Amino acid sequence: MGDRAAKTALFEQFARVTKALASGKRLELVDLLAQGERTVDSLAKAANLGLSTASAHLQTLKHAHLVTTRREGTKIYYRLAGDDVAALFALVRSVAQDRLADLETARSAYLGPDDTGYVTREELLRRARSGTVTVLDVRPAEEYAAGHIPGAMSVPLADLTDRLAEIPADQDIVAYCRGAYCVLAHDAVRLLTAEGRAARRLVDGMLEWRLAELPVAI
Amino acid sequence: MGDRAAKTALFEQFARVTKALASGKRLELVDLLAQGERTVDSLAKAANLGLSTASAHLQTLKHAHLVTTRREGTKIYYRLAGDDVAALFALVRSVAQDRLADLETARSAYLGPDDTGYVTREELLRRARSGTVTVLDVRPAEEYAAGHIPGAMSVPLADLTDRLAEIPADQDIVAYCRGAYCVLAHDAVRLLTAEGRAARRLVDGMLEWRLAELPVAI
DNA sequence: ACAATATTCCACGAATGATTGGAGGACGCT
DNA sequence: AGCGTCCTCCAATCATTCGTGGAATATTGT
Repeated sequence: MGDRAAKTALFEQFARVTKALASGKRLELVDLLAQGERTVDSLAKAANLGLSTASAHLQTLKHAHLVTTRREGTKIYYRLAGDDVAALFALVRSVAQDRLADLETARSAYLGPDDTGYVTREELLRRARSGTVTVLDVRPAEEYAAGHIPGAMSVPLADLTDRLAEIPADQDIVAYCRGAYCVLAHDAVRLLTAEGRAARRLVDGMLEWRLAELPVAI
Repeated sequence: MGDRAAKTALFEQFARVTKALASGKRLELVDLLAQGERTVDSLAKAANLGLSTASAHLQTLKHAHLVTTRREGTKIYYRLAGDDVAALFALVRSVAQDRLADLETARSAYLGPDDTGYVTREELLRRARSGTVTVLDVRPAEEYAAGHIPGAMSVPLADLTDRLAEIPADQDIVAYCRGAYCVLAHDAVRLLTAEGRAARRLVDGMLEWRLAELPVAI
């Protein structure tokens, strides 16, 4: 015990986790999986990957035991192996945000100008309880179905324009999506504001909501 | 904004962090750096790496901004870029521990049988305050110098046998080292117990002590 | 200036990882 | 049993990364 080979082996085990996450594509899959379980095909489409490629990446995550699978008929559902994996993903993003200046560039190129107002989780909870706000889940319906903020209304961004009439006009709106780096709520707030609605976004999203162990409705 | 290329670029930025950590050697360097700043040469020796190899790995970490450097004369000192990096490293280990069954095998092969008693941080703090325990830092003197538990006595494991007489015989001993996966305290407790001393180890080590924001003496 | 020390840079072969299309396997339906 | 669906596995190609020894660079002391 205590020898070099054993120490190397130990750190090589730790590295299995980081190696599994050492790819933008796989992080994107983890981001999607943090919203709930999905099939290979659905993940491949959402992450814009070939089916074989997506499957290979998912196998890599599986071999590191970061995800688990469940078969239902011919479909195979992947899900994160635990909350700690989501927490690790969140911490990776946070470290990247704090350390990499380039990230801010990439972030604003993706999310757009920082022109949308936001509310914190605490404020959202308070106002949702008092019923003075309409909470809008703008993620794809599939992700809403896998768990959402209690009382939130599902209006995927793609349908928002068509379904404007369903949204109460006399209340403030708070839109949310996957997490701190998800573009959906940003776009939704821009669209709603352009329509003259009083809309803001939750500062982060469902990932952070779950990690804060706040209530999740199914 | 919101397009595929921008999204890919964003996740590729996140991946810079995980890619930098995607190597057992680099994780070992981070483990050492979590104890305090060190020179390239010292790191290379401690991690059993060739100088060029160590330098290359350190450059990789530096390009991901996970470490920073400081020049002093001809020497260059590397250190972690922030506490969040140490926290990320700790979380990687914890996820690995929870997810990988193989890790337990590697862990016990390195640390030896689980035959040593331990105390928690809280218990150590309490007993150290009341002065009823000798706290032993068994890391290399270099790491002790970079910060240690207040009141701890530096006796590197390599010197322990020769310096037994310096350690009060009438008090319980608590040994600690780098962290949860460091072998030094385990070996020290075995050695002390064999000498008939009442010795236990701190359950983890300096890494976790710092992350808990407990006082650190220099 | 020159030598000594400490580190980075460079170039190379070896090893590992990513991507893709197509074959193969498991499952459900009729 | 036969067929369609969904996914994994395989093999081939291409791109990255790793480890290493030696040359190049920066700094200090003589």
